[in-house]
Amino acid sequence: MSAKTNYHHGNLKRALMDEALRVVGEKGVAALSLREVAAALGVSHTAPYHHFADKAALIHALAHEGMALMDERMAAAEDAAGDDAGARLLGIGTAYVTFAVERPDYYATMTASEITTSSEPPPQSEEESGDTWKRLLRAVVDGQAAGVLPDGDPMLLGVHLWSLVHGLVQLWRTGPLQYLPQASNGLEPLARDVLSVMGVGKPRDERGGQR
Amino acid sequence: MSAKTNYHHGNLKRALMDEALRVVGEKGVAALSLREVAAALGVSHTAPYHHFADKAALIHALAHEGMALMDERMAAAEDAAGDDAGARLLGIGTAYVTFAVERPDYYATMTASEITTSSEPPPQSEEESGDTWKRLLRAVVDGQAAGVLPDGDPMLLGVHLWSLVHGLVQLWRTGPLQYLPQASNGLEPLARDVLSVMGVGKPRDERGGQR
DNA sequence: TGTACATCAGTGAACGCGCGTTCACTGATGTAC
DNA sequence: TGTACATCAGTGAACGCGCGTTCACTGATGTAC
Repeated sequence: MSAKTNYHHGNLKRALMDEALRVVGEKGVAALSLREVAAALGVSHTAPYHHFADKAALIHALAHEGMALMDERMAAAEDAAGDDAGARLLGIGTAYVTFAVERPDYYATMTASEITTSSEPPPQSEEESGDTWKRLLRAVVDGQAAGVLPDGDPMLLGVHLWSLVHGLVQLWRTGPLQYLPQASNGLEPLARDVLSVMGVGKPRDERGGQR
Repeated sequence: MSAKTNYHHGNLKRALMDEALRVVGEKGVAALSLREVAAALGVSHTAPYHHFADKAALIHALAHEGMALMDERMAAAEDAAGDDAGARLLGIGTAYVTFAVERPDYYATMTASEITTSSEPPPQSEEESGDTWKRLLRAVVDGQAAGVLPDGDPMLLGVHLWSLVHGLVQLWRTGPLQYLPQASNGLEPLARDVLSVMGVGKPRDERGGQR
């Protein structure tokens, strides 16, 4: 009880994560400093060490949380698409893109290479993104069965789609895409167009034809 | 003459860039320090300022050089592919991926977001990547004319392909892709497979059919 | 061919900075009896 | 209901670090005459 008292903050862990997200969203992961976060919360700069082993642990926690949130978004998009396998694929891909754009703070922690000094396991590790990967693969297989995706190794198709949305976001964030006229409405419509121009989500007979 | 004398180094600018590449390749852009580079060259830590306005200028120079090198690779790949529009597309995409894998040092400087403290123009700016983008668009249009690519806005197809290779590289470097069995031969074959599973480079009648 | 001089490319001391982390500590809280 | 005590979650001083950048300087080089 009594989350009021100042000495025992009561919810410092959550507060640290929120403040860290704010800083990351504003200045990037590289500019994140534990001292700054602690100061912003009016707490001594050693207090965070009672909740996170070190700075990397804090970033890891955020990345983990972000992955979970993104996966939720994808699940919701799939539900909304219902039985239409093509719409489900489009929904998953768009959910990725949308999450990255709406929550650049979380996204930055998930893709941060700054954490790994040399070549240590990155935050978006195999197991953390495992659920999302499985979800995508399932949608790919369904899509193939429904004929809205070409035949071939589902894994390769999955990698194709995952790389595509990942790259889209990256290029969007670092600038070059924003200058295209096709980008005037933001990334999400562009992502839909880019996905469907290659036939993603279109029935077999509408895909790739000259007309 | 006389690049021997030690006082006037003779080629310090080049040496700084090379040493910076070495450091970046080993520890990443974030870990690059002018002082370290200078020290490794046995030169005072203020000497670099006679050749680069500041640290960012050095990184920019490397990114610029890297872009040019990559574009050369793509040009070579196109030449090698000759008249086959599908092979040219595949060649360009693979050249991107291969360059990123073979020269992670350059690639890191080109995609470095660490430079921009908040949201300043990134190194891989519009004009710098302009030649490459034009090259890709040309190949896309040719590919459509030859029927090895679906119809539709060439820009959208271009964005699709660019995002794809960019994302592939990113996912490869940060790990998740490496665990796939399809990745056992390295990134280049995977890239070829991933590109062609969506029908890139295949004639219209072989694309997307159930068999 | 020699000389005066401008320019170029180094030097080294110094400034000021914020960072992550450790440490011994103490006040607040919760729990067992 | 009270009390003793373990544990939890803070504090603040201190360590040690490397960094980018500025500054006044000087030795080496190249050039005009």
